[in-house]
Amino acid sequence: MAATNGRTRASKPPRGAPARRGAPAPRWHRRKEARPAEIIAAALESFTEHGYTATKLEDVARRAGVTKGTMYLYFESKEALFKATVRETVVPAIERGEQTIENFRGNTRDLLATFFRGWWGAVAGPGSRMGGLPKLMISEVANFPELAKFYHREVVQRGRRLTARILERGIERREFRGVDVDYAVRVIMAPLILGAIWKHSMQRCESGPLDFERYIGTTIDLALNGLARPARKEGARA
Amino acid sequence: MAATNGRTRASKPPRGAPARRGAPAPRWHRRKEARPAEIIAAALESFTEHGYTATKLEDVARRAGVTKGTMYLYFESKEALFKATVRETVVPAIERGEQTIENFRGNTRDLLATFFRGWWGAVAGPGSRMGGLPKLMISEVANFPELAKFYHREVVQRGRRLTARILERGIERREFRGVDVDYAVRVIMAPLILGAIWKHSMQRCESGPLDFERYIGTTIDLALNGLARPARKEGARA
Amino acid sequence: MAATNGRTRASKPPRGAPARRGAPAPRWHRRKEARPAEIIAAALESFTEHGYTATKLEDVARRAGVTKGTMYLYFESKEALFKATVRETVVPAIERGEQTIENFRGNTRDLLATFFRGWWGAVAGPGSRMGGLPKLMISEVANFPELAKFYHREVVQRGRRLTARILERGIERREFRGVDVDYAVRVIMAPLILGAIWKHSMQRCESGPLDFERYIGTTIDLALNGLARPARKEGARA
Amino acid sequence: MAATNGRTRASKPPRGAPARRGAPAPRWHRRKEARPAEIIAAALESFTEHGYTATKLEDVARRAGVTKGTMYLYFESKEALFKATVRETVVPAIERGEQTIENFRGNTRDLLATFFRGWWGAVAGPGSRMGGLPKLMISEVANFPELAKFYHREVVQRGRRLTARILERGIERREFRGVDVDYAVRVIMAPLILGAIWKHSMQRCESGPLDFERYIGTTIDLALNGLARPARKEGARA
DNA sequence: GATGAATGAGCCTTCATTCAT
DNA sequence: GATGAATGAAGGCTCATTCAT
Repeated sequence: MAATNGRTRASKPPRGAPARRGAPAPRWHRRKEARPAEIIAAALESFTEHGYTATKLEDVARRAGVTKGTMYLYFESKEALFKATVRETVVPAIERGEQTIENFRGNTRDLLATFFRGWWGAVAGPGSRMGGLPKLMISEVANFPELAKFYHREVVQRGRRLTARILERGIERREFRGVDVDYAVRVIMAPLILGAIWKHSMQRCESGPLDFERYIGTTIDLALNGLARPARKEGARA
Repeated sequence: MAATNGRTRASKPPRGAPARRGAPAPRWHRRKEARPAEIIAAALESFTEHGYTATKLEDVARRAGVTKGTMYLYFESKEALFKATVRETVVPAIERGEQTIENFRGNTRDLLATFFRGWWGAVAGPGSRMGGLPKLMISEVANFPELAKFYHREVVQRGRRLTARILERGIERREFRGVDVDYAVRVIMAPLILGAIWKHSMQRCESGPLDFERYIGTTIDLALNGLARPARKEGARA
Repeated sequence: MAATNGRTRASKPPRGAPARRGAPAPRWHRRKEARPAEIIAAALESFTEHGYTATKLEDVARRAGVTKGTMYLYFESKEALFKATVRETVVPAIERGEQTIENFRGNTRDLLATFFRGWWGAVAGPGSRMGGLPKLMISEVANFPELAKFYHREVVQRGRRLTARILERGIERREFRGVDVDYAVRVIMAPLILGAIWKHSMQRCESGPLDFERYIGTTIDLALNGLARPARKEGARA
Repeated sequence: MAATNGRTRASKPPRGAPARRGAPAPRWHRRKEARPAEIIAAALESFTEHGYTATKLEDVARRAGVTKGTMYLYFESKEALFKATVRETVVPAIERGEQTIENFRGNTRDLLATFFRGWWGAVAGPGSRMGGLPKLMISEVANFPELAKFYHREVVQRGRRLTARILERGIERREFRGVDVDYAVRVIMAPLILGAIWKHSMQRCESGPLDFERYIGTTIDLALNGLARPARKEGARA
């Protein structure tokens, strides 16, 4: 009870080594501007690594270099932080993605290759901000239906539409053979998406690191060959 | 999870009313042996749907038609249940998988198609026991490193080896062109694996259901074309 | 993280003196029936003493002889417990209260005295269940508006109506002089209510205990005299 | 969103723009002295409304037009603020109270009426500073025993002594009949005290506002009649 | 003097686990 | 074997308090 418990408080042990001369290393700094981004970065890592429920706010805080309480200055709740993490990470990524293609000149094979490499770089490249998202979303759809819907609309569908446009362009220009575009899109993108997921999960069980160049190279190679028109002489191939 | 859980509660078993007197009620006896499997089935669903941490033992119990306490008669802990769930689900699947190929006669294109269809049926087919595993494992690698290692060794690597053998067979027999087998295996299998993952996650955000036949058909079509040897006359594309 | 944290659990210290021979005093008993009432009794004390916010659920639990977790088997939340405490305590009291008067025969002075004594006994008597309520409600109206409304309707207004009926009876029968009944009711009941409040608050600052008999005696004496009709001869002070 | 929250902020003081050069801006200087009183006024409202524990310092600060940090320039802690609030509010009230009576000339009935009206005005009148105190103290006695003792000594006992003196004067002068003064004091004052408490609590559940004049009128009427000497002719009813 | 970002102890609540029945 | 009441450690969140600016 307030008035009753002498509130010992014990004058806080000076904890950090006072050490050196004079400068006692301030316990914290004011970083109002930078905080949210730092916290989101830390949160993305933790959520990706452990999943939503298994992530402890205190761990995120530690990673971000703050304490539990500080988190609540910037995010209303764990759930709010989660949603912000997804949205903030996704939005810039989408925008970058769509510009790659807009005004591409050249043949469609090169366009596809360029697009895939661009995407792969964004998702699996070093320092990629958003690489962990696909894994994260896949793990938490059931728990965050609305957020999942948002992700599906803003990322999945937009990604598919882009790829579909490329396939259609290739088919129109007779660079690619005719295929079931809707499903081909899913199939052709699968290695990219699974690659990103893998990097943030099973990859750690692999004996060696993944050779990103070889992976994207093989992906493009197989895709382009898979879409290539049959040689004239062959005729058949029914 | 969050504010979402509908808790369907599934019409509480009529507990009392044990069928007249004297009736031998044989179903009761069979239970003792069936229990572990029933619990594991329930657990697989829950774990797949919500993830490890967000799964409540009591919910699993309810789904399995038992009470919390009973779970501990069969599994030492939540963690033990999780591991058993993964192992029990995976092992039979692997074994079935490997036999498909052993003594296949015929051309490699058909072998690949058969293998893929078999796998797809096992993973995404109706009533598939193990479909949720890939998603589950991917979500929990960081939390269960040893289990992940087990899964990687017993499922991932074995799957890759099988597929690699098929590619090699095709290349040797000059049905397929030469490719970077190690990576081609990853790329070619990606649609299958991601498909299974998707079915248990993002799929619920899609407007319509996935057409399984179209999906596997397109996958095989693109894979076979991707691996096909270039037509002689073409020469180009070196 | 689940699989990672060795879960030390430290084999639980045997805490309670194992003492005597053999019987290790079970750590808890099944009391499903009795629990809610026990908890509510403990809660009423704590809430009355410290107020809602300052009451720690763990303290209530200790008083009730259970642990924190157990509280949640019976009450959904602290707030739910609070509301249940008020309602459960109030309802029986109301019912008892109203029967006192229904079929009273005799003069109204005696009726008033009987009613007041009955009430006072219920509220301030030894072993009174509900004595703390008035203080509690008064302290928490602002924080629990709906509950307050309930209390006002079920206790305050009903109490006033009863008393009003007595005054009216007395006036009709010319035992009491004419007064502003609505307000006289409030005034005449004040010593009873404040007495109950006092008993659970300021009383502890008083040097000696309150003489309940003297208090209720004086209250009735002053009320009856206050309501008495002026003697005829006096004329004055009409 | 945490970082987003409405924060009404009450027209942010124009901090910069210090009124031309040279302009003396006297309002700013007056503040320093006024602050403690402003804070105490705000605190009294909050404490009265929500109770000690449920009162958030930040809310008090906002009400007082300052920020959290500033509170600590004037009060050592929440507890210190609470105690100051009670003491500062109470002391002037007491002093005013006692002077009313000192040199009253006239009959005791009028004295009592005057005293009651004075008190009631101070406690329940419009703009009354101290009206919320009784409720507040009653709610927090258990949590602040020493403060309660102070209040009991300085307010309760002094109030009783004043009233007792009036009763004794009336009895001596044969204006009042003989009564158990110690307890009559408690009973006769109850409507005043409970009225003040009520105004700051249950009153908000009432359908209409309290008619202060009617309430104090009825209180005085009943008190005076309760204390009135029986008419001579009656004889009986000793 | 004033501010408000940052802190961390404390409390409510959940849920894996135990164990008397 | 089965049950479910009871437990208690752990984690989300709040808010009194501090202190660099």
